[in-house]
Amino acid sequence: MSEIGVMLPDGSKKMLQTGSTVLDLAKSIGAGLARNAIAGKINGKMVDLQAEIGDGDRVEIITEKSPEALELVRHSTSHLMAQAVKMLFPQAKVTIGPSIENGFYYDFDVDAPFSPDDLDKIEAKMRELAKAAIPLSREEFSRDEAIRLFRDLGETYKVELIEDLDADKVSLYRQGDFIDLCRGPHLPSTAFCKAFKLTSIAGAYWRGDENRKMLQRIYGTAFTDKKELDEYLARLEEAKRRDHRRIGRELDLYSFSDEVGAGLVIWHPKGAMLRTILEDFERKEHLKRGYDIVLGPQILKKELWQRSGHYENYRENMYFTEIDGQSYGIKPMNCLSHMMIYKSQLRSYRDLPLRYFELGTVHRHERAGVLHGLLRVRGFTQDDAHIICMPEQLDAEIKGVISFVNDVMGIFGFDYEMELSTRPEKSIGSDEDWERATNALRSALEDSGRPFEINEGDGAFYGPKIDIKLRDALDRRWQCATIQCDFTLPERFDLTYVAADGEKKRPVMVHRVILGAIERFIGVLIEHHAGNFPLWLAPVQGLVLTVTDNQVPYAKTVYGELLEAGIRVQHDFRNEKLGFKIREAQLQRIPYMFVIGDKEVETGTVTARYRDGSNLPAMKVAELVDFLGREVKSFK
RNA sequence: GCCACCUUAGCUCAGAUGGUAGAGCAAUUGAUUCGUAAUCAAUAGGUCGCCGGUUCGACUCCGGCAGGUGGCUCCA
Repeated sequence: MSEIGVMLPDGSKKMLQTGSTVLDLAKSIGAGLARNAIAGKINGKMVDLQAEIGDGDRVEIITEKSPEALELVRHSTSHLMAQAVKMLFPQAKVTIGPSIENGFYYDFDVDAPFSPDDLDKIEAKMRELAKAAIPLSREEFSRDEAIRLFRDLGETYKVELIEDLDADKVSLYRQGDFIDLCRGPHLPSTAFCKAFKLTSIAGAYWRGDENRKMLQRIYGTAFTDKKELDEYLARLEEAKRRDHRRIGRELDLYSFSDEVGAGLVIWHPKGAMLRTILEDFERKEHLKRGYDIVLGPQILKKELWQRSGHYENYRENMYFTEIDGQSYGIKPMNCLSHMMIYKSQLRSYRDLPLRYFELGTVHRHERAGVLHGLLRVRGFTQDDAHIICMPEQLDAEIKGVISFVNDVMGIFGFDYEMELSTRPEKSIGSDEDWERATNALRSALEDSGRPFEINEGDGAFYGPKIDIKLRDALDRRWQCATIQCDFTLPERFDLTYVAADGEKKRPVMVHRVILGAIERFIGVLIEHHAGNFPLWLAPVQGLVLTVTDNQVPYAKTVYGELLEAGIRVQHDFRNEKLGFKIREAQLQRIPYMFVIGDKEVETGTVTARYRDGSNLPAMKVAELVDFLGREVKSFK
């Protein structure tokens, strides 16, 4: 019998019989490895244990300890769930069930939606099946055979999936009576599904298309062992405690009211303070970078929105109001008044680039189901700017914006992810424009030295864009900063500048936000810090506390001096025990508590207690102000 | 907008099978003057999200609407 040679990850070579599988290789290395093996990797591609190895292949054994194990376990657990569902609900039709970032899901077409009780039943059935250690085996079918098989089973969604496939062979996985179309690979047996939990039920459109049938999706999560699952569930609990909706109410930052309307934020004093701090910061940072501050009105005539194309493309999201027979659109974006400022006079190439910055409040009629605390609202304020420049300046301008984003995110301590979205099918503008703009964006991203992803065809119809995403406490990504090139508006509004040769030419426009929507940014900020804002952001930086009523007169002067020095300070002179007042201040996440007892009165000092429980030495108010000023400047 | 679930005092939550409601915290009042996460006591507080229906009778059942939660679609 002939032999084949395989390369192992450590660089060594091993001889095996022709026709050997990954499992055979594992056995030849050791019984322990064979027992723990769950899959393999041949020449970098994930395969089943049963996969046959070829001569000269590079082969790796995947065990539960491998980084690839998690995805495998989740994917196989989704199949296990589908098997359980088919046993409990034979009329259910299976569709797709992938592993996802924090677990997996599987979509079913069922007559009646699943109830939370069903979830428990399904989970119980899954445990039973996992215990039975049902082997999963891969089988290859021709396209036509597979279509016939699924048609006979009544699995119409699977038939549709196969019909859309290019390949003439497809792989199916069988576990007991359950058979599913799947690329694989999978765990060798359901016994490896040891730590899973079904988490929620949701509706989801077939193939993500809202015009097609809504299926029932079951979400779950799975890990290679119970301990990791428990840790994950504990993390979820912790995330709930950081939820900006809970903390926002506890810290009395903002509220919503169904009498006011869904998605419309009412900023309470502390939340409004926080906003003001961010807005002041933004104005300063923009002025430093050569932006001009501008302001436009809240409503603009309908005709202007028609000219810009918003009326045609964005109408459903806009609010309109009519007065004296004239229709006005409440602005959903700030660009139009910026266009009009540009057009208010003749522009020379010497004026460019122009960078108009506005903290612009916009209103968008978001569909009811998408609203989510501060992260998705109907009225919000963007730190919006439009850069109007010559095409040859585009490169430098984009780089400038990226470095702006990087500076600001650094100050806030956020890690972020960047994505480049390129030309979609439905779009306007010349190939040359698109290429120039896309290249400008790409080269700026490359220059930034940070990794980025490319979303082919995901750009706006009017130009390519870079999106920058932050994560919330539940690891959901939220787009904050975005940089978009726009070819339409300069065209539609006939923006021009006089070039050096005296010809009128068309400028390029960049639409960009750094924080994005202040509302959303604050939501993410709250969760990031769990409400413990750094001193420079804390709406209340310090609280003057008295031990007894005796210190009130002195405490009042301390309070007055701190206020005078620009510290955002409040006081609590109530006749309560110190411990009680400290507890309340602590729950309010106030950074500093200025404790004043008889000692401080006698020495004319203040003892500052930080919210972590530590105390600073007693000091004079002037020293304290100095100390706090340094901390504010550090942005920490 | 679509699917599921939820909506009881300011907040967090109890209230089997229909007989119009209860706790803790907060609030108010009084006592206490007490140095680093809760001093004690008393009082007050709810047309049980809104509108309609079934019923002798609905917080409890049914329908509609509004708001919220988790997803889908969309998006800063």
